[in-house]
Amino acid sequence: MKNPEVAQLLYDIADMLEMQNVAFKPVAYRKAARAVETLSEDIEEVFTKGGREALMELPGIGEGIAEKIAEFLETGRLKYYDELKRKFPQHIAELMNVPGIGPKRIKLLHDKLGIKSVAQLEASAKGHRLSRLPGFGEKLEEDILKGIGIFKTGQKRTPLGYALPLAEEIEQRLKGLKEVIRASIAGSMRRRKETIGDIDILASCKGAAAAAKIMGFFTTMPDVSRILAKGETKSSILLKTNLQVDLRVVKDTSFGAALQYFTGSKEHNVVVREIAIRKGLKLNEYGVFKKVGNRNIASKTEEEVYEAIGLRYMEPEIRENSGEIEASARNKLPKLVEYGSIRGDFHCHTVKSDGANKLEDMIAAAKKLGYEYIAITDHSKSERIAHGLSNSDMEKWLREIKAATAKIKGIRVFAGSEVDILPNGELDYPDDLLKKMDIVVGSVHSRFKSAREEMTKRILTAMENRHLDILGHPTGRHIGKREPYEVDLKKVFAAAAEKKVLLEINAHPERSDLKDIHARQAKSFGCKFVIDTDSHNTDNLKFMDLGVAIARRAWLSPEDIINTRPLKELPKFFKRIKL
DNA sequence: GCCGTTTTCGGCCCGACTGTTTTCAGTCG
Repeated sequence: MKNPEVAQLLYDIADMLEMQNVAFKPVAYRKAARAVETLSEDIEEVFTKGGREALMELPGIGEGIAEKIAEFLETGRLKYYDELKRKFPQHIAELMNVPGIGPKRIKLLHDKLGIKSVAQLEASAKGHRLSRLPGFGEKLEEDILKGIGIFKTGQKRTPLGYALPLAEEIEQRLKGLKEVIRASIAGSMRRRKETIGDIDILASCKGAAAAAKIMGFFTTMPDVSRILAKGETKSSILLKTNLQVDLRVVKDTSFGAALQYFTGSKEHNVVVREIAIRKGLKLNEYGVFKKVGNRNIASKTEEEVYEAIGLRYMEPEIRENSGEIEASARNKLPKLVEYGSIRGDFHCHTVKSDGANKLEDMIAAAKKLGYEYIAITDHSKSERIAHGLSNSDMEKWLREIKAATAKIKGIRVFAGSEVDILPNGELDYPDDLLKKMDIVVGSVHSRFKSAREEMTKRILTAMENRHLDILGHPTGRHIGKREPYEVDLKKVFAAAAEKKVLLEINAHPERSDLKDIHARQAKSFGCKFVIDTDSHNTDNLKFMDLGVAIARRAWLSPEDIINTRPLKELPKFFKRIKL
């Protein structure tokens, strides 16, 4: 999968062109970079199959960029890029990641001081050599040092699940102020992206005095470590956890337009605004305006803003300019699976393997969530670290679960296992034991660095086993810790659809696996899904809605997801579940 | 460099904040 590499190449070119003051091309290269970045297919495969023409089918990629991508894919190099690179710092991408530094300043720093890396930038700033440059001053020098600090510590994006509760708490605090009329999380968090760079919050109020009070409250909350900016309509703070929070305050009459604007995505908004322009309208964070006379015709709610432009309301999770605007214009938007509509969890651990809570605690917690069913799926024997159960121990455990839960009212407990898919593709328990399980989740937990063909074959072989119900966390990634393993997902999806193996959307914040674009692709193969939390304690069960968020970003409907179904329908999807 | 309900040329999303300026450039989202 060379998509990230190609995208980075195009981003780098955009930055270098911008440094040369080239007009418009940087925008074009960035647009193309984003198209490659968000592409669900492998760019190399697209090119191998359809050549340059297929590349040009992608939005924002025309003849010029298609040719450059082709050259890179064919030769592993790009002459145009190498030539640009000779003129500029070696580590532009790195320098670009320092807040407060952009292409123009990088160029100036390079030309005047020969700065090529963050380390050199830091040395120059500490030696007070920056403040003497034109357009620079002492304050800017200080800010750059602070930016370098942020660059060093806050490089990683935060998994959504960890930042969301914090953001919701700040949202609630703001709603508690008497000056605040409406408040909402916006930005990538509202779109429920799997990781977020910062938290955006929007609030509305009456007048400048109220706005000033809100800003005052926001910038002096006890968990603020630093104020990055403070104005009448926008303030930014850094929390002690090193997470940045931006607050915008608008008049309540323009709350809808502002929410639409600040929710993004940027790509979505650009296209929506272009449509507005074509209709003789202008859209900004204050509303939809008639070009002639500049009259505001919609701004109170997002619904009326979209309507004024001739579009139907789109849920935030799908606002990525990946087909939703066309679907909206044609009234072909999907019905997305709803938060809180999940009726059970098929993947949980207890103290029997590596969980923290006992069987009865997990069941009680599931019941409290209003679930109709829960599957207990402790690890199989090869998972030594996780205290996987031997054949006989598992057999005994299945009997114990069944005995202990036979009389439980209000929730049905399934006895199963998360069974390792061994390197040769066999499952970690013999068939006569698997046969006794209500649910078998098959997962890869070893040899993550296998070659793509090997891993693909391993998973396809496992899916041949008729006892396998669910393919657990299908790409094996661990956000911030482990990259996904190499696997031909198209083959996996095709086989899953054919064998009726359910694909897991693992809701754990560090997994999010399948991720949105893959789940969407899998649906096009006719696959069905379950959303699981992979809970290792009772608290983890609450991650379920993070999985629902992934499903929504993947355009999945309730019927695509088996655990939206009531208990009585489950035998249709699981061979060994009897009611 | 891309693209087309303004269609093969001539446009290209838009506003806030900061610092360094004295009217604006750079960055950010």
